[in-house]
This record gives sequence, structure tokens and C-alpha cells, in this order.
Amino acid sequence: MRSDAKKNYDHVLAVARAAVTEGGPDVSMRDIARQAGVGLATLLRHFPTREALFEALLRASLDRLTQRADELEASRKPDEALLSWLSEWVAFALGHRGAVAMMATAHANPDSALYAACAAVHAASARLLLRAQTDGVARADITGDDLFGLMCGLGWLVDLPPFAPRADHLLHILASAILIEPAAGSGRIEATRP
Amino acid sequence: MRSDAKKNYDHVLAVARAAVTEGGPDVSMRDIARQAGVGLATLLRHFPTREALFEALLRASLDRLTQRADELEASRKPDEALLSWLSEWVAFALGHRGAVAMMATAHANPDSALYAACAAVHAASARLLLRAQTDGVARADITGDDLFGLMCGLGWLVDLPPFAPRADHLLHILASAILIEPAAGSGRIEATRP
DNA sequence: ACCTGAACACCGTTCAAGT
DNA sequence: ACCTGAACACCGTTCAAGT
Repeated sequence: MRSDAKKNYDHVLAVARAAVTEGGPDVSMRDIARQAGVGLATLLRHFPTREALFEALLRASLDRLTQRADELEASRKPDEALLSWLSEWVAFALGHRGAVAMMATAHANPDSALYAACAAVHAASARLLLRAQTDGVARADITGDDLFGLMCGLGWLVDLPPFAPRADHLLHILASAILIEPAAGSGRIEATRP
Repeated sequence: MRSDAKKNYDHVLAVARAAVTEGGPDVSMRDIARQAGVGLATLLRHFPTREALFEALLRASLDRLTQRADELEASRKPDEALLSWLSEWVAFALGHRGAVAMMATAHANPDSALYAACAAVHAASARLLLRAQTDGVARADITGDDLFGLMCGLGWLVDLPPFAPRADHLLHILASAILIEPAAGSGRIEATRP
């Protein structure tokens, strides 16, 4: 990319971020182009779809998020790590309106610009889940897909203003479905032997 | 309403149902009007918004759904009733693409045509939840709003094709967060006495 | 009463033409 | 290489004019 184009790109992206923050995830591409003082066709050449634009807007946050999964895995007990991971996810959802809904639809579509990011979040979730399951502190009958789905459902929900205040509580309710309460079998009794 | 207008209304509604089933919840109102052989302005006079159209399309199903809550309350044990209610809700979500998402946004907006329907589902949910809580088989720290929210999150999720096949399993995972497992305290031991 | 065509202000897509 | 205006086919809203 030429340096003047790069500068243009950065400017457009900054304006887009402000426009999305201000007007919500459905601001028209035309509006963004207008606010950036650039032709609509130019905006669409940089970001052919809304998803491509969001991918660029979310990249840094998503990188930080998935990196956080590594840190949690290295520094925390399996159950604590998984719980904190869910908490980080909810914080991400609350901080980026519309992002979760977009990711939920993108995760099954390899052509989406957000596909790779979804796969990374999915993989991180599955890894933390498997670790907790191996340790016996998470339900064994939940798959990585299930967890990713539940995370999307929760993230989408708390994205709705009426439910945002209950985000933390709803997160703990969901966590209680995934994590096995220590009270139930802390003595490591084999559950169902015939 | 004049009888010819009534006939027109019914015809438009039938065509709209087919169009939504065929083309998804975002079919253009123009398309529906075209398929019904009626002016766009006429369609919009009957249904000023997409929500008004959906309210008419969903009314029978929603009535059946909330009525089902009464039946469950009368015929089943509190925990079974609540679990079955969640199951009915998921079936509703799977049967009416886009409905849950619309209801989730409508439930906090008294001006929405779907507001009353949302309130009815919310009330039914809260009633079944309270009954289960009183009986000690549901977590006490969940509110009716929480339950309605979780139901919306789950309903929205299973509306996405990749997650639909796991609907029943996801439902049971969520239920395990709400219902108290009999194994944990079937002997009615007071949980935390200092 | 009930319906409608048409004008309106929008949207994202596409491409030939400019620098 | 990079940008752009303009044409295009769409959308929902609105209203004066028809039966």
C-alpha cells in the first residue's frame, strides 16, 4: 500500500470507529464515507462489506481477548480460568455493540471477514473448556461448539440495553451450568459406576 | 372493517406468512405487497411496521404458547413444568424464524406491536419460575427478567442454523443452571447455616 | 371507507472515467 | 496505483388523488 493510501485508510478507519460508536453498528456505509470526506466507492474498496469493516475495527480487541485466554490458562486454575474467560467475553460484548451478533453469524461462514477471529475465540474457549473438563470441574457433556454458542447467546443478550445491567449476574448463572460446583463432589467420588 | 376489506386483509396476511416462511424474516414489505397483488401503501396501512405484521403472524402461536404455560402449571410438578416450558419456548423459536430476536427488542418498548405478547410470555415465565422457587427446586437468585433474558438468548441462538441441531441439548444445559439438582439436596438439608 | 401510484429520501453495488 | 461521480436497483414513508 502506498503511504498516502495508508494514511487515507487509517483516517477512514478512525472516522468509521467514531461513526459506529456514535450511530450504532448499522450506520450506513454512505454516512461513514461522507463523514470521512471520501467517496463511497473508496470506502467500499477498503472494506467491501460491513463485516470487513468490523473485522478491522475489532482486530485489536479480539487479539487482546484471545491472548487473554493464554494468560488465564497459564496463571489460573481451570475453573477460575474458564469463569474469567466468560467474564472477559462479556466485557468484550458490552464494549463493542453489535459485534457478537455479527460473529455468531460469521463463525459458520468461511467467507466472512470475521471467520478467522471467530475461529480463534472458538478455539480458545474450547481449550479452556477441555482443560476444565479434564480436571473434572466442568460438565463433560458440553462441546466447544456448545460453549461458543452459549457465549454468543449471552453476549448477544447483554448487548441489548435492558439486559446490560444484569450482565454479570447472567454470566454467573450460565457459569453455574458449565462448572461443577465443588460442593457436589469435592471428594472426587466416581459419579456413576454401574 | 368492511367485509371486502376483511377479505383483503386475510389474503394479505396469508401471502405475508408464505413470503416470510419462504424468504426469511427480512423479506421486503414491497415484495409481500407485490406477491399479494396489492399496493405497498395498502399493506402498510394494515401493518404500519414489520413488528405489526409479525404480531399478526405470530398471534395464534403466541396465544397457544402462553396457554400452554397454564396447562403446565396445572398438570405438572414445578420443576417439570418449568423445564417443559423452556422446551415449548425453544420449539416456538425454531418454528418462527426471527421472532425471538424481534421479541427481545420489543419487550422493553411499550410502543411495539409485540409488547403485549412479550409481556404475556414474560409473565408466564415469571409465574412458573416463582412456583419452582417456592417449591425449592429453582435457584432463588434468578428474577423473571433474568429468565426471560436467558430464554431470549437461547431462542435467538437456536434460530441460527448451525446451532439449531443442538437446541435440545443447549436447553438442558441452561435448565441445569436454573433448576436445582435433586442429588444436591434431596434430603431438604438447610444449605448454609452459620 | 378503502385503495393506489408516484414522489421522496434513503441504501449498497458496480463501473467507466479521472488523476 | 488510487480515487470518484454517477447510474442502478433496491428499500420504507408519505400523501394527494382515485373508486
